[in-house]
Amino acid sequence: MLDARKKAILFVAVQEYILTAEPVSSQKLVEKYQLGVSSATVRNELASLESMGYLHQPHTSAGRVPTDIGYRYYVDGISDKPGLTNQEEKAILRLFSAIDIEMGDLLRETAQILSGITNYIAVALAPSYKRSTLKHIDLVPLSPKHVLIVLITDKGQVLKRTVSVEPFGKDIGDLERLLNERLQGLGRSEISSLRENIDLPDPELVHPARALLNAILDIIMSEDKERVFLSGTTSIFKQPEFDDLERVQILLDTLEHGYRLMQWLEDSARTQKVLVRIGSENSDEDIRDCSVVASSYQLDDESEGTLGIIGPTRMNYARAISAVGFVSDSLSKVLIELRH
Amino acid sequence: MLDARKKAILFVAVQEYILTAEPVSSQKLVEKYQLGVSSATVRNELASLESMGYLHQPHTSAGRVPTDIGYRYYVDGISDKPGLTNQEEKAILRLFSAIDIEMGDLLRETAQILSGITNYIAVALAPSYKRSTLKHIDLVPLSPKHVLIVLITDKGQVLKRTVSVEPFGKDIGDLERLLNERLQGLGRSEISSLRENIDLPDPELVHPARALLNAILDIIMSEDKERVFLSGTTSIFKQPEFDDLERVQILLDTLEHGYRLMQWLEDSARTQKVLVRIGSENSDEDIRDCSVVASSYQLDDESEGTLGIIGPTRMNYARAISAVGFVSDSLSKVLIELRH
DNA sequence: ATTTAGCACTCTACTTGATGGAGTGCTAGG
DNA sequence: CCTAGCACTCCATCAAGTAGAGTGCTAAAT
Repeated sequence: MLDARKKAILFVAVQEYILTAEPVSSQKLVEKYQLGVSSATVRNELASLESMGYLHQPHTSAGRVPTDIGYRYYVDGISDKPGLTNQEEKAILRLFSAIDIEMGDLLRETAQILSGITNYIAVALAPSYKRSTLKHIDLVPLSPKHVLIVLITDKGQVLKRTVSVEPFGKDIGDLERLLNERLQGLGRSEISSLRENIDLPDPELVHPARALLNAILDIIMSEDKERVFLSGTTSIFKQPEFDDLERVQILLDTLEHGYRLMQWLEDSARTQKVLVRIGSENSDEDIRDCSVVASSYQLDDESEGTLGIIGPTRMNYARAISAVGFVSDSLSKVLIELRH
Repeated sequence: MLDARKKAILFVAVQEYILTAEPVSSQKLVEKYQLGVSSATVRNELASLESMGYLHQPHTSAGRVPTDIGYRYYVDGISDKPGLTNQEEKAILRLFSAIDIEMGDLLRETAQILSGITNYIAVALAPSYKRSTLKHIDLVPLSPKHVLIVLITDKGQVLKRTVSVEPFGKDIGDLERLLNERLQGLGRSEISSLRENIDLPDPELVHPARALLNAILDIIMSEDKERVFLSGTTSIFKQPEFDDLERVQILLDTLEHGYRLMQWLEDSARTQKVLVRIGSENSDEDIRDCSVVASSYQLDDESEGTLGIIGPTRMNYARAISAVGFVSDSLSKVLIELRH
């Protein structure tokens, strides 16, 4: 592989570029970091590193810029370095302690925290709720014809929707009690199978009960759409590489749709603690010049979600990795505490 | 005032500038619009309009650009012009019919619709909830130590928060029933005054009841913060006048805080159907080069909210006014239908 | 009295060419 | 194997020049 000096030079070169966003020259390196050799030697090494594919030269008389491979080497070498100060970690914890713990709000704010400390775009994905079960149903009449359905699941989500129903004689409280009795603890598929053959004591309730059951099922099924929480899409412009408006526009449009994003992250974060994908390592065209740092968090024993950030390949990886890891851990802790 | 020809020329000049975002020349006007006079005549008129303050010339050999006064004159003249096609209106209605009618979601999506059709930043403000009353309280135990409180108000909002409580012997259902009994139909101030001197049948309930009551009050009081819904902050970059990143950054930062925004809009929209504030007509420094189009919508007999858009002074006013008006009406209709 | 053709004038945006400097690669000597 | 030195390359910047867009004004036309 690389000898010690090449490695050291590559490291400081990447570090310097991450700091300044300017191609780094041999001179700058020797005067800023104590390399113990002259700029000429560094030049030779840089040329060598370039031929190995770690660096790239925009033009003949310019400094060097890391390639994706160069970043990769750098990232693999710094995975243990602390990127956050103690104070920052404390501040994050403080933020977490102030959040409400309802699932949606929690993730929304988590994404905000993450984008706030990194200045990159942050994403939080709720776990797949396919296996969650109904904990409580609430029917609130808003008008003679409208009922607000509030569903609470064992994972702590609150799902709600207003539906219009035909007025019926009985008290809606009866229906609420009945539905709670029958549906509590059931998952998607079970509710689905109940839909047609629910037996009711009172024939007058059959019609409205069925209507509500359909609505409830619909709420549970459609709720996968609300799994993506984005934040920091406006602060991303602080990064110099995103001065090209059109490029950013494309990126943001892609993100807003969110579908692919879920894949980018979910495929990734399963395996390792914090996963880093640099530039062309991403399978998706639209983020070939971005890096993704992702991690999964634990919701409970059986299910996990994903969160991460998206930024330029010239990213402060040490900080980004620490931030994602720490936020992910903190989130897991909050969630675990909630269920104990 | 202005004679017929000046008026016509000013109108097409503004129109052309809105379309192209380029200073308009006398030639362009005569060849594009049938003015029936030569470019020289138009030039004279333009010079005259400039001296009256309706137009402005960036430099001697450039075309003309409308001033805020020019825009104002234009806007006052087109207030009846239809800015949306029938198809677009139908599309909007379709979108509305698909939205869930819970207040928060409704406003979030309304803002999205508005920014989607105008490509400007859209804002929706929920009505002040100061006078809303509690309709229903839901206590859902998530763990032995955590309770999810869900509040539903007569205006159809769903407020929720998780709180930790000391475990206590009694069934939480009792407490829920009790709180519902005592608090239903009460407003902020009444609940507040109940806080200390609530009398309970069971002394064992006093402690947890008081804790929950405090939490409930806190939820109701803090919920003013959640009144601002922003959308379209990323699509604003499609407008050529926002190519200056720094300026946009400032604008967005201001908007994210949202406080002032509420004033900008709320002061405005009370009086007229759709209110337009152009550039320097805005009292706030930070949006001196933006225009605001706002309207209020009806929640019920006693309260109303506000929605609107913020864009460059070079705005498609006809379209913007129509869009804001139509969306506002649609929203009011949905809300009224909900309560009948 | 108003409109218009014609023209000189102004200002900008763009191109071109020249210059300085940053940074490299290479060579020869330590 | 390292390094001092130097020639070379390429970029960024600036000045000067040019083309063109658009105006304002004047004098003729209606």
